[in-house]
Amino acid sequence: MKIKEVSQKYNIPADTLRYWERQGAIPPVNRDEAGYRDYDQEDMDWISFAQCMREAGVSIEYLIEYIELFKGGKKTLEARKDLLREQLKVIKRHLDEVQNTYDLINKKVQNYETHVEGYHGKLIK
Amino acid sequence: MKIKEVSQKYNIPADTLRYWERQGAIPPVNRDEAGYRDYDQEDMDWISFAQCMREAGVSIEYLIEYIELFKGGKKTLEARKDLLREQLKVIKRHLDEVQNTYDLINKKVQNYETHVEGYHGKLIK
DNA sequence: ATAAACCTTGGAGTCGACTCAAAGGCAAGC
DNA sequence: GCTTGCCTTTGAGTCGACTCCAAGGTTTAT
Repeated sequence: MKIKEVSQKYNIPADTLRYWERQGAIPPVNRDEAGYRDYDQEDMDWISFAQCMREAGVSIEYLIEYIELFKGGKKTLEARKDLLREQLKVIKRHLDEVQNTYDLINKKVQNYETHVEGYHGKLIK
Repeated sequence: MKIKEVSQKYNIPADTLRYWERQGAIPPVNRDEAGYRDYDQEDMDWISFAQCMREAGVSIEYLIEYIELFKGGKKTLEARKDLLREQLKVIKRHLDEVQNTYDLINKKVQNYETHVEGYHGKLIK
């Protein structure tokens, strides 16, 4: 699969896919005879992974670190697990914050539904 | 309450509080005789609001828009409600994505717990 | 009354993450 | 065989959101 197809499939700009690879946030992608990137399923799994992580707010730097470990093979298993656990905690915290805001805005919209005037109201009890 | 106290209370750098105000992401804060910012409860409610929204990924631009509307008073009620509803949708989408990633990473950590070798595994089924 | 610790502004600098541009190679259709 | 459209790299530019700095005013403690 060429870069444009992958770009469309995952809705990620081709420039971003190249950028991620250049930075080392995903492993190097195989090339065809012309030197064009030719993504296989594994490459795309890595893209999915990176996309998820990025959407959850994980930095490129962390992804690079994970890939670095992955390159190190079996002996980095523990380190990788630790890294993921660490990120999991960060994501959880973020998740709770977003959930909190969602609930608050939701209430606020309710207020707008039922209240009068230029009511602002408290967001935090 | 002076800026340093507010900064500590909400754990937001004073520079950021000034920045938000300068941009119009929160309404102007009252000043004392010396020209120093003197935050009252309402100011702090706005800071809470901005903090929540920012944590949920809402841009400064949106906050400015909301404040602009708020300045317009009663006649902007509908527009404000619409804006919040719109943001609510965006936050919801983000929330689902983050939740999704959380679950995936969680599974991945489980895999590391039970699996052998340099197993990467699929993240997306 | 002088230093330390606040505060002010305007503007410049930084940082992460893209995003674009230039210069050029390959490939398919007319 | 030439145009169109894709691909390559390197390097520079942009953007949002801070973050810091300089120059200067105020307040508090000694």
